[in-house]
Amino acid sequence: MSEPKDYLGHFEEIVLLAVMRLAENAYGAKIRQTVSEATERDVSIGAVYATLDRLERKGYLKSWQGEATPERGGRAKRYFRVEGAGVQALNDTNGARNRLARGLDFGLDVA
Amino acid sequence: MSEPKDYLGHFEEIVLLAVMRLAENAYGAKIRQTVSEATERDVSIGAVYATLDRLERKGYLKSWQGEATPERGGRAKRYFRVEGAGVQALNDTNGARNRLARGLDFGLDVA
DNA sequence: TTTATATGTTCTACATTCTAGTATATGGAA
DNA sequence: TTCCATATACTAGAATGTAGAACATATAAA
Repeated sequence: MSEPKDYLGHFEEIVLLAVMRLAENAYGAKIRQTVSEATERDVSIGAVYATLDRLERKGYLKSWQGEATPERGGRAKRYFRVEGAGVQALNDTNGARNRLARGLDFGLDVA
Repeated sequence: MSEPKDYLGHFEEIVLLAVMRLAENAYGAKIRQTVSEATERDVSIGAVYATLDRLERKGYLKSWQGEATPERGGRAKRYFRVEGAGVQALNDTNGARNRLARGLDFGLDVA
């Protein structure tokens, strides 16, 4: 019953959370923007897609083709959704961290 | 006023937390054990030292020579302590994650 | 009916981090 | 003086992080 858990890298975790948060609206460009805001950093679009692709390959999320933006047109969007295994990985990653951080007082905002 | 923040890798974060938690007793072998328990995984000692060295190079922690184990002897320990910059990095890393996870309901244990 | 432009994705390459494994050092005990 | 337990240092390859340029395409404008 105890497979060695699978942990996410830092950026993988951030991207996966962004996809979750964006829900119905999770596609590359938007994900990039969300990640950029949360990290307060410029994040290249290539970095985001490379990570999305890896996460999909691992079965943590799934993607499918959508439509282009109605008004302005342009290339069609590729939407993403987090799969159960992704939620699991998110929880495992968080679990290990929490076991260590629990009770530690260094101003960690947990809110 | 806003330097681009510096984020920790997954394992770096884990190791840094372990050093904090171990306080006066933070040296390689013990850190490895603590990390191994928290992650429920076999962690090689080489992985731990490589990460400790990197963290020290970045100024996130500091190390100094201690004594050998009184009873059994053996090589002297190298103790580690987290520096202010390390706490800062821990908080920044956590901050970005929290901005994304806040309000998201997927069973994340925050306790 | 071309051309421009905004929107969005794919590809490629390199840097950094992760990780295991092996070698090395050293103090006390036999 | 050899052995053993305790610990750290080194090396190399795999995985992850990251940027940038190239490519694709639907509408609007000329």
